[in-house]
Amino acid sequence: MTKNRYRRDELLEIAIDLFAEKGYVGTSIRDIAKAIDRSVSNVYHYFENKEELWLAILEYSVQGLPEKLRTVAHSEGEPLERFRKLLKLHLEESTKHQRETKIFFIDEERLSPKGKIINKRIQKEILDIYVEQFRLLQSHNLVRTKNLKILAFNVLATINWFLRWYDPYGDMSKEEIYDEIIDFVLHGMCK
Amino acid sequence: MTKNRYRRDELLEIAIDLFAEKGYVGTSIRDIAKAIDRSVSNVYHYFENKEELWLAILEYSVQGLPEKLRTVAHSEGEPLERFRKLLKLHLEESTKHQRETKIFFIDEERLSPKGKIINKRIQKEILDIYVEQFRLLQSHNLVRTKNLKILAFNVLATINWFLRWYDPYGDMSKEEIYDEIIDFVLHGMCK
DNA sequence: AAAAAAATAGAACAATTGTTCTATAAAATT
DNA sequence: AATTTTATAGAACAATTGTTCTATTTTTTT
Repeated sequence: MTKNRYRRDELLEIAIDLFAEKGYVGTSIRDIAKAIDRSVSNVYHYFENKEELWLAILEYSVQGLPEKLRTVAHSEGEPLERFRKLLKLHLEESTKHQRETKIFFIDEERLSPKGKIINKRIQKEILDIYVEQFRLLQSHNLVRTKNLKILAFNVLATINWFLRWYDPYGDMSKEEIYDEIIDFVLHGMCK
Repeated sequence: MTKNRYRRDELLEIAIDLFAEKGYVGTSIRDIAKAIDRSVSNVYHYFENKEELWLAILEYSVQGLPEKLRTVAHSEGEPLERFRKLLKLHLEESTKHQRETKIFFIDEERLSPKGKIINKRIQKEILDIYVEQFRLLQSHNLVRTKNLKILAFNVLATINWFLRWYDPYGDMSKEEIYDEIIDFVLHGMCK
């Protein structure tokens, strides 16, 4: 009954690669099997079906993000400095799981009802963390913007869009980009 | 030889709807035909194949965007005010073609080489318009940011991300959102 | 009214899809 | 050593895909 974790995760890795490159619908189980030189049935031995494979990827990576963000969001310290840390962590974690996060955002609408619900829940969780932060910063009279929800969308926009254009093999360093984005966001929201 | 433009555009409209909702790969020619209650061969009567249909959608909508933006970008007047107008137009045009622009960005990677090239070209064109504007604003000592390319990505991020979350039937007005986004961007970039 | 062109439908195509079934090799447990 | 569990492959499945072919109706042109 207990399945070999290592062999399973190998499949997961390949699946993440292909999903990120060609999308959920654009990637067949055969593509995955072929890429790692195994049989189709071998994939089904480890995952019930294609959607379970997708959900496993979520669990493998993005699932834990809200919790990590909350830890920083609820930590002690000066509000603005904490918010800066939150942004940094969010950028770092997203980069760490760049491929998965890409899948997560790109194929948003192409999932089964179950997948859609999970997807939306995680996104909502993250949005709420930011809105909460903004409310706090607002009470310290640090936020210029009126509509905190739009503000949250704008902040998430820069982070998530970054994942689309960032090329790990390009000539810009991660740190350089992080700093520019954080600077852009902080000036965009603060008084 | 000459095909009925009206009947053709009806197909295009339905295709845009379905592509926007279920993606390029997720939408079959049969889906399109069924949605408008025509035969599959009827679709092929108007479009050579699925990719030509996709390209027709581009032409139908997004294709002209860079030209429109350039018109404003190269117009007379005060630099910062002109930039504000550029943002506004970009937001308006994107909203006008929300479905198509969504397709355009979401299925970025799932196209044939030809489609990919066109896609990338348009995106590059738009990016260049912004970088050029920033250079000009920089020469007037109005820009804070060092890396203009990252800045351009950040600005495009807010605009394009807006298309993902904006719900025409929601309770926020377009104008309200436009103003918040423009405000966010201007403070994010300016001294 | 006749001929040509355009618009449509429907059946058929080979290829690909997610999935299942059966069978066998390898490993772990008894 | 015998037995059960896990891991694998390969063939087959019905459904769906993009596409093509043939045929018929409708419209336009002559």
